[in-house]
Amino acid sequence: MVQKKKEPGVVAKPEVSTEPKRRGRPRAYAPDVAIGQALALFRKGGFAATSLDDLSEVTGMNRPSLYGAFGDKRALYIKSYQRYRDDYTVKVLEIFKADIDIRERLRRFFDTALEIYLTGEEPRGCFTVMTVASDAIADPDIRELVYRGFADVDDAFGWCFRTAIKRGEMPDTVDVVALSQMASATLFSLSIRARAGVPRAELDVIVKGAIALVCGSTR
Amino acid sequence: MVQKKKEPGVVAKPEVSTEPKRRGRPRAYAPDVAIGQALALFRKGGFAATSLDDLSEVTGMNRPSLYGAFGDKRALYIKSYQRYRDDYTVKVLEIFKADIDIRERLRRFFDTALEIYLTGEEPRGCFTVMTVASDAIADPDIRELVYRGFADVDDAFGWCFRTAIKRGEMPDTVDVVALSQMASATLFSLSIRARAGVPRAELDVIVKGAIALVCGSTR
DNA sequence: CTTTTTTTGTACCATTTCGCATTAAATCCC
DNA sequence: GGGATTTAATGCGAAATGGTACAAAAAAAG
Repeated sequence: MVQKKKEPGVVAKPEVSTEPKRRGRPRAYAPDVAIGQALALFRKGGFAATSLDDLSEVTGMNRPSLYGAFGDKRALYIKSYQRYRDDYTVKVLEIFKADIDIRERLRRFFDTALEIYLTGEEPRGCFTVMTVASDAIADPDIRELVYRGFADVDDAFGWCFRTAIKRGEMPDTVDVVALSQMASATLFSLSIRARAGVPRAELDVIVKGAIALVCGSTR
Repeated sequence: MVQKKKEPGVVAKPEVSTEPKRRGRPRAYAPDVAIGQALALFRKGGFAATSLDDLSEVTGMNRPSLYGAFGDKRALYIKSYQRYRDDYTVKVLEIFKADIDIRERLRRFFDTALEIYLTGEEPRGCFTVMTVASDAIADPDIRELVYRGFADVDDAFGWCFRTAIKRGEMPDTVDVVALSQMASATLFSLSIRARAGVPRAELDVIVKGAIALVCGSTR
């Protein structure tokens, strides 16, 4: 979820401004908008249950245009997933800049995640979890992306706890890896329960309990 | 995952023994075996990505027979899911009979879960999670089953911790609900990471860390 | 204005999918 | 053996699906 040192390349580079005058017929769509709409649809039903017709309808692009712009369904799914991760990353990075203690940082982290998981008319959960839980995980490329997703989240939590130790909020005897794993597990739990329809109030209880357990065990 | 008092109705009642001499042409399949094969296939690809032809092939039944025996694809999915839960319940119930301390009980619980999640040539993860993460969760009946699944697991862990308190292994000041939620979250995490292909050794580390955190914080 | 380039939109194709109607087979009851 | 009953097997059909060919359209370049 966060890189070691360098600021990551946020979303796609904004080459939109003053486009270099393309040659042929102008596009009737904005690629990044279309990807966002495709992502929303994939997040609803997953890979297999989302048809190209559905995607064509929601993006307003007809199938040949979809194909020409993004490639086949699999390629579009991967692009959608990368978009999801980029959006997620941008939001989480905010939390790392703030000068706050571990409890507040975790609270904001989980809140941000819930905000994403509860997106849309109905809660969608985490797209990474959806991907793993589908047949898409059989694809090596997608599997690789998912692995990076796991590692980023674990690393992000690891950074949180190491920072807390440096700030003297936790003893340096705590098991950072174990704490990070528990925080990640909480994220999974929130994602799954959110998508299943568990009301926000219950999810907030889980967040509180997790923070208390993870931070409280250190004093 | 476990009922309050009564022994739950294990799998399907064994009405197989000395069947009451059916009238017409005998079945060429055993319904419970076919459900098991269907479950295995659904666990691989999920609802949408699993076709009736696939199910027909794996069960050895042709489509009309499948349809006549179990109803449409949705009905077959629900029956498969119930089978999954029944199998899970049977295994977990064993753990509750044993006279062991909380650490050992949790360890066996997680081990049993991993055994299920790692089923097959490739790890399959938890079928409940797969169901939630798919479009199947839009179905009210399926959603109801999933909710019961959540509640059963939470209750099972709750029973574990309350028993530990009674046995004097934990102070009665611990937040049983929060601990149960963390244990459930660990289960989700194991399910997702297992299906994504995380090797067993890493999963065992997560189990150890979770037990240490959940039990260790009480002393 | 003509050519070139790029995208759009219509139509099409091969395959898959779900479901069912119909016929053939196997067993029991009389 | 003859009829009744239940299941198996073949195959049809309508719809959906992923993907593509091809011509029309819209813009820049010459």
